[in-house]
Amino acid sequence: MAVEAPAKHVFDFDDDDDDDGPVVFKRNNTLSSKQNQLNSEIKKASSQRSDGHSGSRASYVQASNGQSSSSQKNKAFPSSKSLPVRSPILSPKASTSSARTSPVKSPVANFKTPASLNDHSKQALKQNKCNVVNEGKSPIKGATEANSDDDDDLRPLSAQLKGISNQGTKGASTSSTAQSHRLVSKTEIKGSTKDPDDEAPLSVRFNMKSSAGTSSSKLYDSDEKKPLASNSEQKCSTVKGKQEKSSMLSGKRPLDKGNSSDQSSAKKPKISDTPTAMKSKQLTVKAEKADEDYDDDIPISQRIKKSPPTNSKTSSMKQKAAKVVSSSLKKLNKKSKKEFKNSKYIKSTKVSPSSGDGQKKWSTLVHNGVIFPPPYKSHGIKLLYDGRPIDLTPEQEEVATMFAVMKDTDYMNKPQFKKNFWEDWSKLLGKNHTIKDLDKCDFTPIYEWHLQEKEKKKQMSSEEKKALKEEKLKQEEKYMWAIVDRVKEKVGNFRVEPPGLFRGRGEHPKMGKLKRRIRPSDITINIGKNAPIPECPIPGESWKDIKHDNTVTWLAFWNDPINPKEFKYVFLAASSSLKGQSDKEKYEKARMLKEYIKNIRAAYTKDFTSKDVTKRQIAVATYLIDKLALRAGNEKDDDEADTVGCCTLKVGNVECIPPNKLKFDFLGKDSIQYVNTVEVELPVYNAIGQFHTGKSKSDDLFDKLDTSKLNAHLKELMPGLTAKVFRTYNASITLDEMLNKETKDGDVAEKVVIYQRANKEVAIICNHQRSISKSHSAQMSRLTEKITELKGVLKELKIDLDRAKKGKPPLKDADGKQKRNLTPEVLEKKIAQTNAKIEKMERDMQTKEDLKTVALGTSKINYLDPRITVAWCKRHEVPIEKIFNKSLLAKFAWAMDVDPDFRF
DNA sequence: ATACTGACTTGCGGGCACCACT
DNA sequence: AGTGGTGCCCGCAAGTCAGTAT
Repeated sequence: MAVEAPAKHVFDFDDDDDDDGPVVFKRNNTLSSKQNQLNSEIKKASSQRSDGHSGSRASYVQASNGQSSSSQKNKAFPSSKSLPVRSPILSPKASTSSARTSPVKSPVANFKTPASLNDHSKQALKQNKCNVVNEGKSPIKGATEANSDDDDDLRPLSAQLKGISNQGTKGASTSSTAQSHRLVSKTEIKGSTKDPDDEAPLSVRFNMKSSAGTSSSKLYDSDEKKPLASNSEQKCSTVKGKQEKSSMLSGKRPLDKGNSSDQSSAKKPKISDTPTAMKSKQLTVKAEKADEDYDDDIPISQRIKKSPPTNSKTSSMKQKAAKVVSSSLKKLNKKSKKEFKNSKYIKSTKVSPSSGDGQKKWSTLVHNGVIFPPPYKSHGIKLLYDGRPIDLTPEQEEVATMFAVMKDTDYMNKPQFKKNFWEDWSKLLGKNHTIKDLDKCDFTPIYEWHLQEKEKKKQMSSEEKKALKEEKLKQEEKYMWAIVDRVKEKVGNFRVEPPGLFRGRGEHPKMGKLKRRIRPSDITINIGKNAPIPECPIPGESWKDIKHDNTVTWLAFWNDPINPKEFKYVFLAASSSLKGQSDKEKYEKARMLKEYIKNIRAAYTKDFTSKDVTKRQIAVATYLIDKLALRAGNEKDDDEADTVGCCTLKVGNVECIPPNKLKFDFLGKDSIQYVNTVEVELPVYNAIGQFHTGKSKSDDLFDKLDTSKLNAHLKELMPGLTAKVFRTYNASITLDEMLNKETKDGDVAEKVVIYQRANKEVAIICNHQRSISKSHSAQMSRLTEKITELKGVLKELKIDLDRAKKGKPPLKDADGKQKRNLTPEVLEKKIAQTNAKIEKMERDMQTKEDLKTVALGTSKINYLDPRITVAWCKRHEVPIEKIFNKSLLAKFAWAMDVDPDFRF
């Protein structure tokens, strides 16, 4: 709606801009150049060496280009790609969709893009556009559409999107095709290629390759690579099983840039997919074109170069891989499919978002803003004050209800929670209100009403639930997508947070405070200059501000009502190329650390005994971060929970246990307790003792240190190095080494267990905990019961066996009935089966117990380089879907075409 | 040099859909 | 069909770290 009008205006320009059509290509290329430089420097160092040939680099390239790079490496291994294919996920559909467009189109598209640059070019662009459009669309729609496309562009984003999405869902053929197109190049190729390879055993394929890739790892000493923690671990007597050990952090972006340059190809896919979606995008995009043009500093030629895959073979290979992935994705919901596609594009496309700093993150950005929670509906249930029902205004009732609903939570036992709630609620009630004392309030009627509502919801028929869900989806759909550099990307959190009572973790001083409702006038929107400004969804209100800042990735933000100095951002989803790019950069930085780690460790070891206290503290802190995977530990305000990280450790958090052990006990992020006793080098032990002297328990252990000093020091050791990189490094290197050491021949299930074991190891290193589920003990006792029962059975069977051997009939069963006469052979078999059953149950119980407080997900999502997992899956013929769920597959789309030889 | 601001990543828990089992 | 268990997705809190202002 609102959008439309503006859009049209824009359009006028746009027409000129037409470049958009081709648009797709533009982005990446450009970006990559500058940003990449920075990163690339770093990367070079790291990746080249380590990887040597194939490994790291290849991966980059691939990612950036999407298609090309990976293929090279993989060539040998066509199989890699195939893996995904094999997986059940793959659907027949995949093949169809992909086939058409992509390969052909893409090249064309690329060329066009460059045009975008200036006004002059515009006309040219237009022409190009047409071409592009035709190509893309033609398969589906037809020449005519070219015109229509423009029109579409004018349409509000939502409308455009709808079209897109619908396609996906409904017009099965069309939509799917469109989507597939994006992926296209890869996919299509697949069709052709895949057959032979797929059929061959993966192992065979892989073997061939393997020789080349791995070099990097070889170079280093195994020890160096390993996280200290792992080394130390053995030594360390861990006090508690749960938490312990080592460390690492993740780094951010800057690395890949160089790679990014490749991307051009990526855009192609966009085009292809675009046919439907693109239209809309184009429209909007066009508007923005102007912007883009400026941006596109990079010479077209460069772009082009990058994009096209060189070797047919390689490219095909890669493509296969891509296909595989995509196919698996396809299985997922259509929606998800879209995402994936997008992500793929992204890979290829991505510009180089960059690395941070004031770098440009996008050229064109179109979205629909955010959606607000529905207004409060009064229920009219009265709370009791001193036993008497009390009338409340809807505003007062709303907040009372927030409190009432939390009746059965632990917050109700926290005085701070009640105090903060009362402060805010009593303000709403006003000075002269009847209610003067929270303790005299009985919220039970409201709580019961709430339970009833919950029950009603539960009792709804599945049709009703489905209808509700669809209704919600309908309302939200337009907000779910953004168009970034002409690629449709999923938005992460497009729903504005509803009002509620603040639930801090741990002993948060602000728990229970009212988190007020956010209105449009609180929200700043960030959007492309020429994109239509999202309509404000609440009539009569308007956005706080509109920005056009392409150096940041947020689409909108508002100030946190609990802490107005802080912000709540709306970002793209994890599956977006923007996020994927920075994710990749994070892992590349961690891999770079691999090259430096030996020297870094040597340096800090030397400084354990430095005369300079600051140096000594930096050395010891770095050691702890490296060895124990501690977080950096920023300073915190008084109005936050009292938690610490490395730099903020208090004297009381670290106890010296002679001769050389340290016992750590503190509350870390999210108020999760970290308890670990570790044996350390004597100089470290002595240094800690020194840091203790003359201080009280609540004093800072590292009084000369804070995170900025520490990170400044780390940067001198390696470009871009910060404390969190150690976490990423140690997590990923641990996974890589464990997988490679422990994986043996066996079936898929056994290999998955190996993976989980490695995953668990990492989770323990990172101290990723979860609360014990409420039903845990019940589940355990149930298992115990079953085992006991089975043991009883076993005993009986043994007796029967004895008797059978002597020719006697079996004993009567518990009910006094006569059992069947069985031969000793049969009985022995039964005994073996029962034993196996018992063993399995005991194993399950053990794992359950072991994992009851360990959260595996966090490391998988944030710390483990997905390429390690993907490559391992390829090497060992484990379907990637056994390890990554749908959203991880989407998030890690950029890693799917990694060479099977890849080693972290 | 320090404090503050801003942007982005990491992390846990809750609720829900789905799945296997009875 | 009902039910418990499990994994997934989402919400949003809580970190990290760079850049800027003081």
